[in-house]
Amino acid sequence: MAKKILLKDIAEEVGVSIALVSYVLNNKKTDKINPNTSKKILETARKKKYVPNRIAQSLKASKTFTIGLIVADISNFFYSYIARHIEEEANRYNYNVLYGSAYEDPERFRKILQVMLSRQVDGLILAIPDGAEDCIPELKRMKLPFVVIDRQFPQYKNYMRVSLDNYNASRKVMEMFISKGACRPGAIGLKTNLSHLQERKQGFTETARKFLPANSIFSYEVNESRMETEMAELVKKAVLQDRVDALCFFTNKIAMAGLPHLLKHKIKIPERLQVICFDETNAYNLFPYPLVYVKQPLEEMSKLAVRCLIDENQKAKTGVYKFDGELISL
Amino acid sequence: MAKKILLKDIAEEVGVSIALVSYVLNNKKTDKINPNTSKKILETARKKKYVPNRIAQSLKASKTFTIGLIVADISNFFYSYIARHIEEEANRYNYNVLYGSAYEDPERFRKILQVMLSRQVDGLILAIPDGAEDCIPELKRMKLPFVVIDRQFPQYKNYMRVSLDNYNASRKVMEMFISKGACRPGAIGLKTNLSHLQERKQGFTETARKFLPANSIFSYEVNESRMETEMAELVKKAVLQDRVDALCFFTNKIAMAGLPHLLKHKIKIPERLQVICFDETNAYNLFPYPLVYVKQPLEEMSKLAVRCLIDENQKAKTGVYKFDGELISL
DNA sequence: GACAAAAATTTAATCGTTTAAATAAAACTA
DNA sequence: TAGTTTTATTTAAACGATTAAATTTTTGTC
Repeated sequence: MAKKILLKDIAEEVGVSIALVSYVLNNKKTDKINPNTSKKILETARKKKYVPNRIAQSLKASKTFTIGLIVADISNFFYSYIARHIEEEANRYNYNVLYGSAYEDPERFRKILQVMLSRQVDGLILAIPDGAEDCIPELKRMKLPFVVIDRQFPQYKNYMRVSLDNYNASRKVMEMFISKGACRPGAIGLKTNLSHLQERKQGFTETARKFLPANSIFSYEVNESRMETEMAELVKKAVLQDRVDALCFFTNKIAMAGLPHLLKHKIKIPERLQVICFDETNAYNLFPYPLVYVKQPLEEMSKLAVRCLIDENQKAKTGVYKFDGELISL
Repeated sequence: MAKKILLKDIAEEVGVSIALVSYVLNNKKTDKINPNTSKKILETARKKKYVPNRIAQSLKASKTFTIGLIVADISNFFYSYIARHIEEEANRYNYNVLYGSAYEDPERFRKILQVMLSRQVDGLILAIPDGAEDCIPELKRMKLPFVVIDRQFPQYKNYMRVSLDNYNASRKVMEMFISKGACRPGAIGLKTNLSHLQERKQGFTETARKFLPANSIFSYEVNESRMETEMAELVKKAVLQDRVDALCFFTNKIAMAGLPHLLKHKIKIPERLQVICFDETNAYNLFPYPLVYVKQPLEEMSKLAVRCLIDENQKAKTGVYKFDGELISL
């Protein structure tokens, strides 16, 4: 590293104190500074390409202008899209984003969280994995602002969260299935305790029960870690054995794993099988049959999450936001 | 924010100096510290959940253990996948990743770069947009370690870069087209000066010329910003008007925009049209026809980029790495 | 029990800023 | 021309850690 230009260097060159340089560059005390001195300082700073050391500033101010973002997996479209909008909104407030992927591993999550705390982030946006939810009371005790996205943990109250209204979204899914004549609807979810996925399942099943007998409603679950291998069997069971005539994939990852098998079995969509997927991705455009998907307003949700941390007006509010999913037909 | 625990707090509780607490917690001078004192300090630190302030450490050490990553767009699968592996590898060395998206805008890129410099990142991994390449000599002058990924700028020498061997990858694409009987091959690229895309075009065209007359080789270009709208026309022109019998999409984004139009026109693939796309994505699995794609070894490339910045052994080397693309048939 | 050596701990400077308070210089007042 | 204001600038402490050097305490030796 070449020597960096410090306030000291500018001060020496101009022949004034470091403090004065700082005042000028920060536009403080402007009324009491000799315009000539001011001009000289400004010029020298530009000439030497002075870049303030944010680390020193952060230490002094006890504020880093950094938001920590922990997602499950940044290479998952769902989270990378969120990350994009979080960064955009954060930038608007001159904040930056430090990010980490926990891969649904609570231990990893805790470790990343610890690192973010040690780096003095001003706030956190978290997709908490199953088993790491005890960070919620802990963070509250520390009074560090945080927002939980995507997920929620009903055992804890009074924490900020931004998520889809999952129950209602699933209800809409089922209602569309029914309205188009489904008699044996099914859904594929994840083996997990995460309540947002439980809610999707509940909304789906409970709505179905209003219209159909219990033995013609189907529900399947795959292991997050063995999705690729289990999916082949599961789709076969659902479509060929249980003969479901409507199938919902509860996450985009499940959809991406499941849809190819529908292709393989040459299932006619939507005549033989209606399909609805959660989450939006342009990958669906490569699928040769009409798909329906649940669009989450990710951009708004992401931006709101950032504002919950940064914006004083927003902060004041209660901080529990549920967004409506929208069914989009391709 | 609740009051944070500092070394001072531990020192006061145990009744020793701050320095001693620091020595103990950092395992320095271990041989000269009273084991009893040491134990007391360690216990108190744990009891009070002391978390060292990395900002203060960074200031003192002039080292932040942070890598800055600037990509075009984190929500583009190509970059989010890279980001994932960069983060993983960085974590292995106890580094964290500060990231930014420049959206191919040189101004935005410069601004983000400036912020990263002010945040004293220890190194940078950059996908530099067309028009911002003058950062290369500048960063070299500053002697801040940086690695350029994906792209390259032949007008500059002696900077670290990790990328695909684009010329060769395109050559392979064309050779496969030819070997399968293509007579009128075409490719869709981007209107850009970025040399890695120029190389893809060159490799493609120059290889084609060895086998075919110039008037049966086709090349198209879309505007990055108007891809969706232009693509409809372009595909129609290529496939229906120019009647190409082999089509290469030079980036995954172009492929994602172009493939749906092939579906729309019910083009028979590969009988009527062979298709090869750059980059890997599981979205291709939703496409009902056999696709071939150029797989870049993104994981290795990402990890190497990180090691170029961090690893002393790696650093010593020349720092120009070209990776081979691999044709994968789905 | 005096002195040296070894062990244990503390002092104080430092990293690069910010900023309240002190001071110096210039301008005004009577 | 001394005193007061106003303007301009500097001093010094602080942020929270690290660490070389200094100091104190303990132990060992003859």
